[in-house]
Amino acid sequence: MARPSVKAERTEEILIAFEHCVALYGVEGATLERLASQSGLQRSLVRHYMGNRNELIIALVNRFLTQSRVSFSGLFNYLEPLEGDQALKMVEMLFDTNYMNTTQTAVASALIIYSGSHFDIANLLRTWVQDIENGITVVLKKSYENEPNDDLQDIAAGVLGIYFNVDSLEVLGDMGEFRARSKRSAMRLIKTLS
Amino acid sequence: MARPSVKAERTEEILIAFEHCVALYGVEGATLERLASQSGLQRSLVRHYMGNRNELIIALVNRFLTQSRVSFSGLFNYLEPLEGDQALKMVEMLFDTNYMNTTQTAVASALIIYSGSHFDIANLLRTWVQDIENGITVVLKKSYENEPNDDLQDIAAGVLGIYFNVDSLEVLGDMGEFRARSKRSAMRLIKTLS
DNA sequence: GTGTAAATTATCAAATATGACAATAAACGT
DNA sequence: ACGTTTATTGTCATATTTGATAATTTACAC
Repeated sequence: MARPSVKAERTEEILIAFEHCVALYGVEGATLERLASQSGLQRSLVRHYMGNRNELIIALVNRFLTQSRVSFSGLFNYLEPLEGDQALKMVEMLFDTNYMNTTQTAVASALIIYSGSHFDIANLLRTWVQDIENGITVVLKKSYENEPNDDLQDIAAGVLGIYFNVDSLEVLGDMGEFRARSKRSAMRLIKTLS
Repeated sequence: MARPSVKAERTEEILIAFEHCVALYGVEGATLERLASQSGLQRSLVRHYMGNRNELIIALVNRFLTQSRVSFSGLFNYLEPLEGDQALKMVEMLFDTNYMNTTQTAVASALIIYSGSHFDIANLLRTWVQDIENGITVVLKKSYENEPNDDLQDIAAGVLGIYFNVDSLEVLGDMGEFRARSKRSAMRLIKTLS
């Protein structure tokens, strides 16, 4: 009936570009101008599709959360049918296959800082962390079902911490050694269960 | 000979206020206006004492690095003469006595993001991390001098990761449980040495 | 080709951020 | 009281950022 809509593609383009900006400059440093030049689209277009700056941020948060959840449940589903020690396999996946890419990780860090002045987002991220923690606990439970739940949860928090940390430090560059050490530490932590 | 200088005090005030701004809004979001209102000083005064925005940021980085180093070497020096397991005591200190305060931690996170577009700062922070990692390794070495160095370094990376992570997530609020679990995980990790 | 809905471009005003520097006020020694 | 140095305030121009909306162009159906 009329010109075909490219809303879906544009939305995607814009959000991807915005992710890059947020990753590089933080939420408050990701100006619409930078977004425009990053995406190659005019600022007016960004506004047309995404609304004002605040709506854009909300869209980014939702995108990040759903993407991350999809990504993690993908990991958990992949592990599900595996035989052998799923927990160790999980660590392999997390630390070796740069599971979250660098921009995703940087976005997470930027959003966490942003949470300091936006409590609604802080709540979203807190449950996001808890969900991942629970997911890890479930995986551990499968491999070590005789261990007390408290111990499994402790170790889940530890593995998650080691993993999050090394990923967020990745931007400093030259983190190969530290990543390897972090991985071995996570492994060692899990092996305290068997 | 003339009006007494308050440069030292003002500089301190300004940097403290700037820390708060950076912690809340990130480096790029910490505008001179916000700094002015946060510190109660006029923007002209900030410029008078600290120069332009870039010099201010450099001053903040230096302040953060020296403060953090002082703080950590203070910890290590405190542990030095102790009898008993210094490593476990160290974990106690790190996780219980909110060792770095929340703004310091948030500043660290903000600077790490900032590193993504400022490689000189990235280098500074990378050696900063390495120094802390090495410090932890030394403490571990004292308690477990028979263990191979590689294992000690691995565990140092793990403990550091767990600690950094929980501190940077503190801003999300309501992290008591997660902190406790993180601490127990760090403890458990160290106990794999004995 | 004409209508139509969507994409794209073009502008405008307002708010905010920064840099630079002039002008004034205050505290001290003499 | 006076000169000197520093603190403090005031002001201006400029650049950046954002919000809002009008004007134009494009692609499709008929």
